[in-house]
Amino acid sequence: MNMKKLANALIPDGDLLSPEEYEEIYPPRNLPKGVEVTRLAPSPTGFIHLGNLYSALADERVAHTTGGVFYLRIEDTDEKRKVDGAVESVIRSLKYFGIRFDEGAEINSSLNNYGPYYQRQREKIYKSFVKKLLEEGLAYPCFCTAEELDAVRASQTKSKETTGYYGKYAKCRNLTEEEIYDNIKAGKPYVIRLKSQGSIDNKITFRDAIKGDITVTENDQDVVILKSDGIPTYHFAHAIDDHFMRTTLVIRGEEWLSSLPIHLELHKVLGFNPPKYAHTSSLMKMDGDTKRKLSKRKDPELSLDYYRQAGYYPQAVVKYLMTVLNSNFEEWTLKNPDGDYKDFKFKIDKMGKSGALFDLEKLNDVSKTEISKLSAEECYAFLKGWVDEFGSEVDKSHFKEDGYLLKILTLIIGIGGKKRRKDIERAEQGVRLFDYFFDDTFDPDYSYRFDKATVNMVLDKFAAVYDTGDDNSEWFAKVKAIAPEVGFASEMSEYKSHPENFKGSVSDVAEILRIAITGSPNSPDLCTIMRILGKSRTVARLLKGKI
RNA sequence: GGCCCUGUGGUCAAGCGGUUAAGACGGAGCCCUCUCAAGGCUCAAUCCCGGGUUCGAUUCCCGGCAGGGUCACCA
Repeated sequence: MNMKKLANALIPDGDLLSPEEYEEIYPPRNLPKGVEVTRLAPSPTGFIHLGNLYSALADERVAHTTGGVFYLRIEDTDEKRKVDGAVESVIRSLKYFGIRFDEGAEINSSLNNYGPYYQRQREKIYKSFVKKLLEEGLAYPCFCTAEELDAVRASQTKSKETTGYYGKYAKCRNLTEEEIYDNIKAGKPYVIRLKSQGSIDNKITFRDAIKGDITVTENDQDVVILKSDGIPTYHFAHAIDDHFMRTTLVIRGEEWLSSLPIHLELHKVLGFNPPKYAHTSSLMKMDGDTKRKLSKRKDPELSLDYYRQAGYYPQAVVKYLMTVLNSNFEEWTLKNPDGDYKDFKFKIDKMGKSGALFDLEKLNDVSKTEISKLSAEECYAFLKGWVDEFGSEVDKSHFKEDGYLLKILTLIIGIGGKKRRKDIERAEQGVRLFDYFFDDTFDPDYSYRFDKATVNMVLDKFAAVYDTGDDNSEWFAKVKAIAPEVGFASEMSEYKSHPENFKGSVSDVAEILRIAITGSPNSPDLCTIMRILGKSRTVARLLKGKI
């Protein structure tokens, strides 16, 4: 059979460049040893999720801690899954979490020497290599219809054989020259398949950067490399693109592990050195009593918008992910509480081999300690940003009173105290902490633990003596002074040694005041709250709190 | 079902043949204290099971079991 003629018939020459020319156009990047080139290669299906962020973070960290390059490639080979604006959305989402690309699709960079970065625009490159394989007899056209393939698969399943297009099932492998040309002439649609040289009797061991040595059987499937629309499949595009974009380390989900033999064979047949691979275990979630992969449909927490809407501090999400990605990161954080996570030495081989359960409680903890490191101004800006986008009209009106709000915030986050408070976990919950400072959101629950006479007496007496000018100790002295008048102990020690002699203690006096002022038995420093509220509002609330 | 990956407290996990089996989140308690938060201290809780190898296995080997992944002209 004249392969050259066949290759020409299948892939008309047009203006294809030769494989050698592509090697020249995309020369190896001139980088020192140890420097890694990584990439994020999403399909433009719309939104990017937590799993993408997780893997993007690993890619970005590896590239940037080694002084390498992190680029964005768009895998748009599946027309059906394309969504408009998806690429911008990917870039925007990652940027929100502080992750930037050095190169790639829609990235403005002088480094963009390895494009185009959209696979649909790389058709000629792929075809040049498909043609080469055709000429070498390492690929062939297949005219089987979907129905035929389904039927074969059904019978294979029934007889418990391995499914797929291989060996004796690879019908079109043996088509005569005449049959092929007849089919082409008849206008039958066709795909190009790899003529696999592998055998399942051969084992190959390769080293995964995360999982270590993995032994797999060679690929013997005549996989499709070029679809009937002339666009390559993922497998083929991966081999070509990661070779010519000179990726050194491919980090991807472990769901790809099983197609690794295909990729290895493709690289071999194409004459490429395969990149290093790191297969990451995916984020899991507890469903009933079994673990399962986080799912786009069922789990809202997979969407990155979920975190924006809930008002998580973006860096907290990143740091949480870092703790999952590299277990020694947390230890490092403890030693370097104020350190930038980018100074941490990220190691790909420190990544967990098994899928981690996504732990929302831990995220919450990371988030509140992250927020507790912010200055009052930074925290204010963060909360205001959230309110502007997701807050109610009432929230927005509160945020117009900058000075007042900043005072409250200083109290809530505990600036000035020995240690910062960690009350704000995320913006959505944090802004609610301001509610009792504004009359329109003050929603008290007057559940006093004492009788009416006692409560009202405490409230009246304190309203009569309160003065905004009091400092903390003067204020507390006044609270103490009321205690004996209502039969309470003014010293805690007194109360503790003889509780039977008293109806309550100073702390109970404070509780009554606190409920009247804030509407709840718990709050930060009451004295400061009253001062922020001001005398008239304080007194009004004390009197309003009477029952 | 075939093939591949994984298996240390409730969760994330250190560990690489001999350890009182780290640490963090969560839980319980105590201290501090005008309450809460924060902080400090303390406690409870783990090596999937069975065989080997070895003086000795959480660690190495084999076999189970369990969980996950994958078997497309989707990526």
